[in-house]
Amino acid sequence: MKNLEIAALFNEIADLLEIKGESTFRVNAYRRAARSLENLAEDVEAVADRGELDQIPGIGKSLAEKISEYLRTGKITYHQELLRELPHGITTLMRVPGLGPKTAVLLYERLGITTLDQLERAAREGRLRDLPRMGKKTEENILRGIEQVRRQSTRLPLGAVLPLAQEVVAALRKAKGVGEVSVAGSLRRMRDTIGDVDVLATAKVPEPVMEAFVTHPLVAQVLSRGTTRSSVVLRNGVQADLRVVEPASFGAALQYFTGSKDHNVKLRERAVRMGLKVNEYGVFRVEDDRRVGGRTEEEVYAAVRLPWIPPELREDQGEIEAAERGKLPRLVTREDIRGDLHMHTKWSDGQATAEEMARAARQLGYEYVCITDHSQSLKFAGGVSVEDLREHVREVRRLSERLEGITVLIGSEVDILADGSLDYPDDVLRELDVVIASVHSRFRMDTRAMTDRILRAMRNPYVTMIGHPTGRLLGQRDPYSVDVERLVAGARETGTVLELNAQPDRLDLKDAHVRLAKEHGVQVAIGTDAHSPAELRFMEFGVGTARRGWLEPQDVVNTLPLNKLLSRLRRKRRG
DNA sequence: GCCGTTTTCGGCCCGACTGTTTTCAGTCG
Repeated sequence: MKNLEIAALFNEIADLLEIKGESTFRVNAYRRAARSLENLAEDVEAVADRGELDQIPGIGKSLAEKISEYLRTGKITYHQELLRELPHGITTLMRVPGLGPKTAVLLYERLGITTLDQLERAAREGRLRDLPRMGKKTEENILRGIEQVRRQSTRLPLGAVLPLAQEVVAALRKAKGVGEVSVAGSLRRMRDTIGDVDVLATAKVPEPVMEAFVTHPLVAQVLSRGTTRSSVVLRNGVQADLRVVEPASFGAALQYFTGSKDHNVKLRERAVRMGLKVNEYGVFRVEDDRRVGGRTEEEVYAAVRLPWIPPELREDQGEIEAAERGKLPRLVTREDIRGDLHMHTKWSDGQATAEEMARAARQLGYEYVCITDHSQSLKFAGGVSVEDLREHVREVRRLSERLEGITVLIGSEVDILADGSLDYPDDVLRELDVVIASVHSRFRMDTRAMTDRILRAMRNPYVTMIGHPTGRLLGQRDPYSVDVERLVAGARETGTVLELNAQPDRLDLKDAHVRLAKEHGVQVAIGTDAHSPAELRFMEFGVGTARRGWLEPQDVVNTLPLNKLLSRLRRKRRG
């Protein structure tokens, strides 16, 4: 999959063009194309083979040719020419926050700086303050910025950021004179990783809210502080921004700061065509600057004659067109979920008993759960022997009889062995309600072998679903090399469900693949893979990702009532 | 460089904050 490589190249070309002082529209075209490739569910090579590169949003004739060239030769001539033309390494300067193309050029032309080390030395020696529009403070900011770049503060998993954000939001709600408080940005869109936290609040007098924000105990450093906007760095290194607006502008501001950028650009272009202007304060008629809405998000969308669009869809992936035609999906919600089919207990590597897990699930309002401990090969995770599993089946049946208000099913998370066979014999699998087949070993196979391995597991009639189908661990491990399109096709053929694993560092399948599954009529099971009662709450993250994949209740098997779920699961076994 | 229910040419989102400056350029989101 070369999607990300090409996206990175396009981004670098954009940086180089910016340094050259090229038209910002051209620069933005490259950046938009890069984002488009990053979001693409499919392998760009497959799109190229079909000759449909120019169907990708933001990619026209010229960029399609550059992609083809890269796929053919492994490089883009235009990129190489730009690199030759400009001093080597100058784009790395732009990674320092607050340092853009103009400053990078200035630093190079006046001081010959092209590396972070040179920049650091110059700043320490006080040589930057002699440059135009630069002073002592700029030097300090640049030094701090260099440190930040070196720490490689990349995006963090959703689950690592949301709890902190919720804590900050709770504190702001207590501030004097505050009205509404909401997270915005990628956090509200439930992206799998979060670059920074956006918080929005309303208040007639912003001062007390700003004060509560910049003095919050989770704040490690204050980057800037204004009357309507402040930026801080939280303890975990994530940047957080607070904006305070008038109550009358709340909807417009929430819409604006929720993004995504591409969604907002498209929305505002639409507004312009209608003689309107949309900004964070409201929607205005261009001719007389009269305000026509902005108190709520619904008003903003209504002003451009669209229904309200759920934040998870706002990625410019067809949602505006769907809204236009009245074809927005009725997205699945947490309340639609009737049970959790993936969790571990003390029988393998979990922390609680089956009964404790079941009781916790009942508290969440579930109708059923399924206990799915690891299979025998997974020794380091306490894999369950065949004998023990048979005993567990009996125990869970008794437990389910005994517990009121929830049905407890028994299953297993069975390892898919290297050759695609399963870690229990069929006559054992037959006794289970749910079989999740997962890859936990031999990650470094090539795409074909790995895909064939999983497809073979799918053909087993007792395999209900494939667990965390690509094996990624956000920020720790790349997905194993697998052809998701073939997996989706295989799932469709065999009637196998694909899991959307809700562990916040997995979220696997990811949003784009979830949507791919839906488009091919493959059903998804959202499972928490909980190892403790508290982790059952990860369902929130899974539902968020499902919504980003446009899933409706009927696309998710664990929205089914128990009897329908069981007959759905039996369907594959009957063949 | 992309794109089209105004258009195949001429548009392309919009404002806040910083650090420096005496009115604003650069950067960011």
